[in-house]
Amino acid sequence: MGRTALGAPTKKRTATKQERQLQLIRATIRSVAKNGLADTTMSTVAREAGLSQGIINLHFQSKDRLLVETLRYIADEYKTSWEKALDGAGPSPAERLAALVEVDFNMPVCDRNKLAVWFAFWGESKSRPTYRKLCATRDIQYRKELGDLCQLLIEEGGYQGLDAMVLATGLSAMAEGLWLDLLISPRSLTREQARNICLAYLASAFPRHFSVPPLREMSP
Amino acid sequence: MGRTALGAPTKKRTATKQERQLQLIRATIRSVAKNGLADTTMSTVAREAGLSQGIINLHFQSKDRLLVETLRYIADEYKTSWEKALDGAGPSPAERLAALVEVDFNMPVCDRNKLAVWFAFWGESKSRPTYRKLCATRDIQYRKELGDLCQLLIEEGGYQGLDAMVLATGLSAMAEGLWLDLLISPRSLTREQARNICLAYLASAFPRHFSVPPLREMSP
DNA sequence: ATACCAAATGAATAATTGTTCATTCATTGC
DNA sequence: GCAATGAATGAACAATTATTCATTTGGTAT
Repeated sequence: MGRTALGAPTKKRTATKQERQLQLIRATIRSVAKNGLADTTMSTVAREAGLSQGIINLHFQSKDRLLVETLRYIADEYKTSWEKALDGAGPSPAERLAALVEVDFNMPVCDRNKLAVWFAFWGESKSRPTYRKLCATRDIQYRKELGDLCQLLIEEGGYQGLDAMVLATGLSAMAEGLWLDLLISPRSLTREQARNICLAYLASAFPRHFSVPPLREMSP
Repeated sequence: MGRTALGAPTKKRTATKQERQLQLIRATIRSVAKNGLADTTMSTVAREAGLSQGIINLHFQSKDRLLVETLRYIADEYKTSWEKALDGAGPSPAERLAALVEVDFNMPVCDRNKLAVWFAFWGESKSRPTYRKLCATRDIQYRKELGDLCQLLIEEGGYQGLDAMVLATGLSAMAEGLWLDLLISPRSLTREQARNICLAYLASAFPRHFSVPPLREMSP
């Protein structure tokens, strides 16, 4: 019924609702990256998915819902990614912080198409409460996790004069700002360099727990 | 000729081209902030400006040009603001760095409507080379200035193991990320707090030149 | 094979959009 | 005052858009 015995997605002409919806969301991400949100139409998404005109209304009822579900998909993937990274990381706050930074600058999160989608929705978020809530929730949850880890590290390391929430807010902001550089100047910054800039920040705040990362030449 | 003796803009029904264009650009900023870029139409802008339908094509030929000129206006204002701040700042690199940070979190730059416009254009920049070039140029010029000042400070203060360009890229990224927080969670972060987070970053990198700023309670 | 049903299609529709341009209006020089 | 100039208008137009739905297609159960 649309799936093989092993659960791999089939390539049948008629797929399950879940498969089609995912296919359409992926097509939306590509279309927003390629055409911009303003020029993303039902046509461009359907064409990108290799399907017909009416397919989106069939699965998402409206364009609005498609866009909201696309944002929700990226936000969910982000959260799942760092939760999984924490599961796989060691127990020390420093290791866990480094693991979170790693997520921000690796696939599948740090995909240039997805970065374009994030910025597109951020740009609309002031006028669309639904977008803003989804974006703010992601931010708050992630910063809460960063803040808790920073707090543990401050206590564990006996650091003086550091505020966990200030560091967490700064780190998460830095990561988002570096995403912008990766988006608009991809040739002047690699994902590894971006990650190292965040690690250098952690090294300056927690010198006894992080060492200055290898700083390869930054391009001019 | 369209201006009083004191140079204040007149409210005549027919204004000079320059005045009308500025009026329309300001209306565009409000419309993008209020409706989003995707829902900003010739109608919404004209209505926001209190003028008629055809007025934009009269002054900007096309919608595309209006949007590009709006981006250019904001980018120019940004550059002018920090150049002026440098003119008014003391000679020491530390003072000059602090002055640049100040610009990012004060009017007229750190206006929530303008932040929404920045993010809207960033979101479209992957698909529109014109936008991307304007955005990248602003970023590069600003970061160059930050980098030069960091370099001076590193030499002057004898700091070891610091890379000027890494610090500059991190600082400018952090400022942009904090703009996002101010845009989507304005109630959880004030402009002063955002500025202090940047100053705390500078204090951790340059402890002999910056002191930890007063960290008022961060809201939960 | 056959019949059935859900999935997918794509032409048609109604609404919206950017742009044009003939007309109206206000200001300025004579 | 009176043309003359050009700025501003807003109705009209062509193009594009999201959405609908009658029809076709493909897979499944009988």
